[in-house]
Amino acid sequence: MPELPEVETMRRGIEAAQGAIVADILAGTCSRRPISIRPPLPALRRRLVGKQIRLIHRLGKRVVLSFDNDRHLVIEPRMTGLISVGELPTQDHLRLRIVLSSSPIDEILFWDRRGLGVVSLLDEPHLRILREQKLGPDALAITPDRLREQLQRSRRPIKVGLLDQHAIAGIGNLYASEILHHARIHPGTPCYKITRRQWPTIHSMMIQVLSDAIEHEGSTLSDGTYRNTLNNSGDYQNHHLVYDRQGERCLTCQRAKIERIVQAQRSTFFCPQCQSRRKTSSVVA
DNA sequence: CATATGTCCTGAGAGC
DNA sequence: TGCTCTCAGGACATAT
Repeated sequence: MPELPEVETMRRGIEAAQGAIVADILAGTCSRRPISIRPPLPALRRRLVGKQIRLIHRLGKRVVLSFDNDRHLVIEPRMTGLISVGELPTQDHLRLRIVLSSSPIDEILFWDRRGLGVVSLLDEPHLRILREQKLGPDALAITPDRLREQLQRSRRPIKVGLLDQHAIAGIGNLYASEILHHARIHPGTPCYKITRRQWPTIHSMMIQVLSDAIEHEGSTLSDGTYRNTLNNSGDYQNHHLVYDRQGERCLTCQRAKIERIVQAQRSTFFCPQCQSRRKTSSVVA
């Protein structure tokens, strides 16, 4: 679930640890099969204990801690992973502890209920490959023209295209539906049929939705899994216009009911009236 | 090359 | 009430 806004909220929650020294790295208390840690814990500890965190940044849906030995710890929450500085949703499922010194934050915790998350230490060339080859431009940094160039030749539906991290990094299932509703574009529209006028609309709605969601510290869905680093819920779920609202009245047109369809094995939500296939898009005021 | 599908995982909720 | 079943979707491996 964590997408760009949730991951950015996690990053901001540990940003104050820039400059800190790693005192130790410990396994969590979770008794289940550990999450994927590369290299395994003893080697990770040898490489990072005593090193300084120079920069805490974000690559798409990943948080990256960059150290003074040119190594980069990439934290991928995937479905249910969380970065915390203390309180946890439950005591179970704590997967990794990074103990710090010379820092206002005592430790950075990685908690992951389903254990699909991945933590990996990359050297400079591998980080470069991740940034420049595996991931497209960040959704908050991409230009409108580049967004169009990345997707305009694809035959896939626009909703599926927006989820392709090779094309554009950071958008996940929830925000793809919200962005297309704000842009008033039907999620099933093939990318190559999106018009010249529609691409800048998608771009500006994308920036608006993601920025608003960051201000609200992300979306905590009904399962309550997502939390910020202080174990507080996000607030953007209260601003969703379509996600998980199937059968409910559209908040934009006040008339049609929100529909749910499945695209690429994932739920998509949209308003059949506001996001009609036929109508040329016009921006929600 | 582009696109589609299967897989990993846990726990909430549905249905009986 | 308690059991079984389905589903949620991140990224990647494999298939077409």
